[in-house]
Amino acid sequence: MTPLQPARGTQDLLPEAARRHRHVTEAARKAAGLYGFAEIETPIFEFTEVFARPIGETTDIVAKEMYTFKDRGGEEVTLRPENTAGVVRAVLSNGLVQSAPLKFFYSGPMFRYERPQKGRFRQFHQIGIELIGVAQPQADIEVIALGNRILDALGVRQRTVLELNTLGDPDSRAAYREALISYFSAHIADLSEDSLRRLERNPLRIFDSKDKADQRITVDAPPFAEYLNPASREFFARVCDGLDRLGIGYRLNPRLVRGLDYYTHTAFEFITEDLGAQGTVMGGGRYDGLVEMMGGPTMPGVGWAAGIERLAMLIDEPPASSRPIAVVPIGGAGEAMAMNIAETLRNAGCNVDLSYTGNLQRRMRRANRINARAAILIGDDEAARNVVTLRDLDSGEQSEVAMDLPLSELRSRLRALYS
RNA sequence: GCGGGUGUAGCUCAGUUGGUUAGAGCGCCAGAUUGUGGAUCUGGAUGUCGUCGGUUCGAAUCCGAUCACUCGCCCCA
Repeated sequence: MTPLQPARGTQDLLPEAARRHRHVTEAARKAAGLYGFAEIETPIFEFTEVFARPIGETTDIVAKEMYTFKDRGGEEVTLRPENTAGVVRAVLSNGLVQSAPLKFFYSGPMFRYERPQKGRFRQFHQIGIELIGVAQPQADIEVIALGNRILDALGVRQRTVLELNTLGDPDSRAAYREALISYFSAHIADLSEDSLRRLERNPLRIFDSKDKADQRITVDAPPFAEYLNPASREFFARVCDGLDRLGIGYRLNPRLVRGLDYYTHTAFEFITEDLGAQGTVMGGGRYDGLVEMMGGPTMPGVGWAAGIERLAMLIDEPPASSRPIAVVPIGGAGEAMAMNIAETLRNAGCNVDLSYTGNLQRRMRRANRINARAAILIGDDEAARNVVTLRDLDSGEQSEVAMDLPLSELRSRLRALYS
C-alpha cells in the first residue's frame, strides 16, 4: 500500500506505544536502583565472537538468527541478539573484575532474524540485570526478587507464574545429558523430527516437545534429580528456601530448560498465558562458567532479561502525562506577547503548547484535542489593556488576569486549576 | 526454516453466482457559530481494492507468483 514499509519484524513506536515502553523501563530502572544495580550501556553491535561461543554454536540464535555481517574494514560484527555476553565483555574490557561483585541494569534493542509473530520481532527491546561475582544462592534469590518486584510494580505479576528449575553444576549437567542421549537414542524411531534435532543439540529440550509421541517417551526418561550431585542439590534447596521466606510463589518445573549454553544451576522464567505462543515474559538464571569462557577469571554470575514489548502488551494503560496549557494568540499584538508568556511559564516548569496557525475556533479545537487543562487567550484587546484571558477548559469559565511581570498572578491561578 | 489465515479510504470493516461512476461507520476538512473547544446538525474530500503477471468481452471478486500482516510449529524475551 505505502511505497515505504518498515523492514520486516521492526516497528515504529508511535507516541502512545513509546509511552508504554517507557513506563516499563522506568519501573524497572527504579526497582533496580533499590537493589543497587547501576545502569550500563554497551554497544548495539560487537565482534561476532562475543556472542557465538557463549550463546552456543548449535543454538538457533547463533546458527541462524544473528544479524552478522562484515563491516567495511572486513571485521565480522553482529547486532546483539541478547545482552549478557556484551555486559560480560564490557566487564572484561574495562578490568572491572577487580571490583566484583558487580550489579548492572540495562535496557535497549536486541536483534534476531526470526519469523515475526505476536510478541516476537526482529528488533525488540529488553530490560535485564546481571549480578556478577557472587556464588552464593542469596544472589539468585535477590535477582529473582528484583524481577518479581518489577512485575509487581507493573501490575502484571498476578498474570504470570514463576517457574523454577536447576540445571545443576557442569558435572551434573554433563552426566545427565549423557544419560538422556542414551535413553532417547533407544527410542529414536519414535521421536519427532524436531526432537531428533534436539537430541543432537540440547536433549533437555525434548521435554518441552508438544508432540504427543515425544511426550509419551519422556514420561519414563530418567529424572534429573538422580544426576544432581549433593552440592547442586543443596544450592537449589537454599534458593527455594530463600524465595519461600520472601513469600515469592513459584512452581517447580523439572522440564524448564534455558536456551543458551552458558546457564548452570538456577533457571527460571516468569510465564503468562496471555501472549499466545510467546509465553515467556522474563527469563534467566545462573551462568557460572560464562566469564571464564569469555577469557576472564573463574567468576560466577546470575541475571535475567525481560521483553519490553511483551510486558508492554500486558500492562494496563500507563498514567497519562501532564495536561498542557494552551497559549492562544489572536491577532498581531497577541502573537508578539504569546511567545514570551509561553517561555515564562515554561521557566516555571509548565507544559505549554503554543498555537501557530488558524482562527480562534481552530486553535481552541486544537487545545481541546491535546487535552489542555487551560487556555490563555491573548488578543489585541487584551494586549492593549495588559491582561490575558484565562479559560478553564473543563468548566468553561474564563476571566481576565493582569499581566504583572513575573506572571505571579497567572501562575497562582494556574496552580489552582491543576491542584 | 515449516504449515494455516488475511490484505478494499488515516482506522475498523461491507462489497451479491466475475458486470457500468467501489461503499459504511469512525476520524479528517468546511459551514451552522467572522473572539471561543467539547455536544448536535449540514455539506465535503480521500482509494494504483498490497504488488506483478495470467484467465476473461469484462477482475476488488477466479488462478499463479511475490510482499506484508497474522495464528500455530520451531526458537525465545
